[in-house]
Amino acid sequence: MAQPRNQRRKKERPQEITEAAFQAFAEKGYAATRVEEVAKRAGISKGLLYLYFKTKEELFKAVIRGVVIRRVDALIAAVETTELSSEDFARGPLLEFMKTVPGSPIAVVIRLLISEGHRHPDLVEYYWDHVVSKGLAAISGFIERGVERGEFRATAVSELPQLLLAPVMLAMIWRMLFAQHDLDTDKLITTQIDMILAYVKA
Amino acid sequence: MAQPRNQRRKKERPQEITEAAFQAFAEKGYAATRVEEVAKRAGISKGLLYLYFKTKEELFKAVIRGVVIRRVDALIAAVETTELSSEDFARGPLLEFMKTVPGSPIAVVIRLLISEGHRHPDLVEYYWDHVVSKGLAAISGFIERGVERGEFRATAVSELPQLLLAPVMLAMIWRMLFAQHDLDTDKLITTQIDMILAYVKA
DNA sequence: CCACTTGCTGACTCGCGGGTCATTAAGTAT
DNA sequence: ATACTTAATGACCCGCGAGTCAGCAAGTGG
Repeated sequence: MAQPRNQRRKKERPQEITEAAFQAFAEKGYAATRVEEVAKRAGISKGLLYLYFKTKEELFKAVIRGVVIRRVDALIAAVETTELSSEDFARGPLLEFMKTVPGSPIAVVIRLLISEGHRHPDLVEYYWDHVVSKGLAAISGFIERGVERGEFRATAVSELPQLLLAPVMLAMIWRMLFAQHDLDTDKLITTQIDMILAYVKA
Repeated sequence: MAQPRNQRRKKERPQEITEAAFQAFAEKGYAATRVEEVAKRAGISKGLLYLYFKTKEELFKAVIRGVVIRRVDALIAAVETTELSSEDFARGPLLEFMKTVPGSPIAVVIRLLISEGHRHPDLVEYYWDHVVSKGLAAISGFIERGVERGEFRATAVSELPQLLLAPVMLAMIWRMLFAQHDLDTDKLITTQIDMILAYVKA
């Protein structure tokens, strides 16, 4: 009746392990997570984990990279292909995307990078290259297009795409620390978009 | 010629220790900082440190509390006593205060709370009570006063003082992670104030 | 059924660092 | 000087958890 518990599944293991690790890191942080705990969640032994990842640190890096891949690409593609006016895009798809970020794996990654980034500058750089710089470029491009089309004035906002991200950032940190004290993060983000559009509209 | 190195200075020790610990935590984070390292920076032995602080965790709490004390009180007092119009106050003292935050010890505390807050919910609550809620109340009050005076319209901003803090938050995180990639944080904050004022002005 | 490869296990090692305590030395009172 | 108090030291203890490895068992081929 009993299935053999020791299934041999070399291919699937790495993903299973990094997923288990992601959950554990999300809950407890990197330092406080025991490798054995990750192994248990993945349903394997500690020894096997070390067969796939040489060190705990390497596992950490694999987790971050795994989450990052393909994350922002959807947004960039949307910016480039949309038929909407800049304002409608900002109030529509962009706003929806921004609302989802604080509850997404991105927030977990940010927290891990804040906590452990010191000892992994290469990872921070990786995250910069694959997520932040691309995302900022997409937002900048979208604003500049609005300016070119005559929808927007030329303002400091063009060089400061971070203004769009600021309430998202605050919402993320808020959830991490003060989840119990309510804050309508959606309204926060929406109001910021309102303000920015009012500010830049021609 | 040699001063006796073992000076007995019971009174000064706690402050010296928490200051050393603050520096160490700021550089390496809590978990990665060795108690002996703190002792060395404070110019004392590890044993003596444990005479003043029962555990590393208690030291951590003392550090946070020490930084927090008297931090936001100046801002609150300024809000209550200023003779300036709401707009002038926002563009003057408030803006100056906000610009200083990302480089101040507050940023260090935020980082520590993000990293270690999980295991110290009482500290997060303490920080909430003594800094965040007070600061938010001050900002809210200042906006509402503008509304009462007829300087401002009634907008969502009144219930979302976090909008003022959002670029400060982003600037802090930016410095922690991407210090090498430049961002004019002062301009970011100033532009946000500009936008908000344009948005709420009657 | 047997020999062989290899995914997998879990008991073990070992260094690190938080925390202790016997001892010393600085200050104090008489 | 002498006895006493207490700030201060640093060698030591010990648990925890990252990383190892000898052995096991699931698959594979003949």
